Amino acid sequence: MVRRKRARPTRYTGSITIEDVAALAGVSTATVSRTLSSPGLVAVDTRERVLEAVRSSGYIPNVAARSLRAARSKLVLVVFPTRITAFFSELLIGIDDALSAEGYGLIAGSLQARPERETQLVHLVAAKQVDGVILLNGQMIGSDTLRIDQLDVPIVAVGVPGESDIPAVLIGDKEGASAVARHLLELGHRTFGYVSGPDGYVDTQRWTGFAMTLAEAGIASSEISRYPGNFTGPSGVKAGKLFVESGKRPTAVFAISDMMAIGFMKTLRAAGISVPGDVSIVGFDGIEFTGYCEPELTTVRQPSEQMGFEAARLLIRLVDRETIPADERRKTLDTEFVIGASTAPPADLRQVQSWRGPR
Amino acid sequence: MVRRKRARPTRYTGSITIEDVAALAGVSTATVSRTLSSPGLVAVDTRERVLEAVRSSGYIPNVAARSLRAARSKLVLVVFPTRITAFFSELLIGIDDALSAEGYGLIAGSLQARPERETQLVHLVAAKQVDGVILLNGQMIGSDTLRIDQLDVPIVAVGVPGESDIPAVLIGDKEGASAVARHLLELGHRTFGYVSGPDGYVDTQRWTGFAMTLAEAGIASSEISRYPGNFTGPSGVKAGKLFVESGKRPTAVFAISDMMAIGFMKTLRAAGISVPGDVSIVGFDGIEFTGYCEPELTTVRQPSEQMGFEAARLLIRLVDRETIPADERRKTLDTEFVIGASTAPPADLRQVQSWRGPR
DNA sequence: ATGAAAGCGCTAACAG
DNA sequence: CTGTTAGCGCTTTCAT
Repeated sequence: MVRRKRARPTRYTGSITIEDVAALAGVSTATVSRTLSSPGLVAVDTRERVLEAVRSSGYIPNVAARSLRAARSKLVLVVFPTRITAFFSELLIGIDDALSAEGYGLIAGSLQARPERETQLVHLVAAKQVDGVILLNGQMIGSDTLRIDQLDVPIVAVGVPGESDIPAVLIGDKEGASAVARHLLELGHRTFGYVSGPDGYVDTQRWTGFAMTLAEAGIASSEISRYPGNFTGPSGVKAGKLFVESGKRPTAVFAISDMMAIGFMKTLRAAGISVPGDVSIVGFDGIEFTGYCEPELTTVRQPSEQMGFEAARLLIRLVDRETIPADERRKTLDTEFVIGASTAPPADLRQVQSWRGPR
Repeated sequence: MVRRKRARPTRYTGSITIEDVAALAGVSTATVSRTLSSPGLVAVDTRERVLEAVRSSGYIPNVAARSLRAARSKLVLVVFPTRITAFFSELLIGIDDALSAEGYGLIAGSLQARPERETQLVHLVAAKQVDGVILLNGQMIGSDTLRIDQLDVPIVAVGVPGESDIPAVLIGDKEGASAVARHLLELGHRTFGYVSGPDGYVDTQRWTGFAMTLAEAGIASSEISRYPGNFTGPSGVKAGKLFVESGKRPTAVFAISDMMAIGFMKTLRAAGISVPGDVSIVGFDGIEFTGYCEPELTTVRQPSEQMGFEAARLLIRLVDRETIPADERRKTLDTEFVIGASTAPPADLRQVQSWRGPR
């Protein structure tokens, strides 16, 4: 195997380099490079000789060298919010699918571990280690001195539009929440509860869709009982305790995440409140568990895998410096309303119907 | 800003380079490099001048150049098995925590998307794009021509020891399963069912622990009813149907994943079989949802986040070419037996106790 | 169609 | 303690 001549060797890495292949094929490194990237520019017989040399030597181009030279890493940073939930795992699958199809890899940046991680991630981008960034939940990151969106790197937000006007893949939060309200109204409910998320886009949108539709039916927003939450199961449990302890007892409750709905439901049932007998409950997300809890949860399903896929596709186009028409820079996907067994007409109305006991 | 002199410019990337900083501080690039990597070798006043220049210019070292030069990427590949479950999300958090603390990033390689993805991932490693690999579930990868463990790159397996004698972080599968058997025996059960995983290490270990402990109590393995599964919820549902349709009705069933246990339980209850009244069910993993299902599932908790953390720590030591004592190359963590409400004495025994009806 | 050579940005010998 | 300089492996002019 040919070794590079060098006065003072620095380090011997042992890998097969383009130079080895060139020597093996009896051509210059430039020709090898061309054969690999633009085969059209190389004479057929030369090309075959080179390809054979590549095969027989087991040559694989060094990515660092390529990145350095091309100023492109073929790597995308995916920023996860603080809690990685089942929902994000599904997003990840869609992202990975789209990315790997185009030869991109993905660096996962969880915000879970430590606060300074955020700065670390921004540095990854600043250091040109990645060609683009996907912000799950539109989670904007940066330090006081450097925000990721000031970094001249393509960014796509998923689920939440992010700040400024970052390209994004969204879902119809408002419409989804509106469908929840309609469903509950149709069942005959007149008193409502709402388990919120932390302040922010998602909560605002879902609240708006829910409250507006109820308002149209003559139910004032001020009459809706609100319970604070943060999307997690434990926060749903806490909200459920609030419900149980409070005197006010709406007959229908909308929790803006499935995990909260599940925690809420669990708590009510533990307190002897029947779901959906006494209270109907609706969630949001459509995670797998909704089908396994008791009763199966009525929910709004987000097309999570597709969201991830679309986001990654959009990002790749951005990285390729494609000009994206304004209407494609923000894509909104539809949700699907899934009726489970956690919703039913309120008790007073149900009396008139034939009663089907448990089972 | 200083620009590199060059005869025929190739491409202008626009970033601030070490040369810019050197010029700004009035030193050589070597000094800047030293200041950043081994500050001790630089005089205090020079160091401060350089640091100031770094700060004012907003310089961030280019990772590709550094990787090329150092033949190190500070990146680790994490290979996910086909299905990314809640359990793996937790592992990921632990891994990311350990990795980011040492300045490593992680590339996520899901095997979900497409079959050829596997080859792609192996190439990532062969191309020196990562310094090490973590194989979740010990999932070995490679093509027919090239397996990842032939690639002279540090590898750590998690959850499953993998082939050959790859360093690994494991849990006491056998002991955990044995604890399940003991618990059920203590409750007085004498007939048992087992929802298996696909053939492989995990299934073998858990089966061995379960069956051996039962054997010690005089119950032959051949008497245990077996239902095939693949760790997922739907496969648990399928197993449940088998149970319902079959004439044989063990009073206690051990499913080797929580998702299967949950699906199994769901199906039994839907068929009018009470859990734990008629049948006791135990799962394995300890995912969050076990606390929310109805009834709460008795299970064996794996310290998932810690497993990820330990695996990453071990890998880093390997990457650093540290010599690892043989007994540390394979670390086994303890599981925790969590008693929920899905297990109770069998019906015939329970009659003698005071009966506490539903609520 | 092919080769020579510059140089991406950085670090590590080596010399001073 | 600091500067000079040779390359890490690759792609891309430019010249032939």
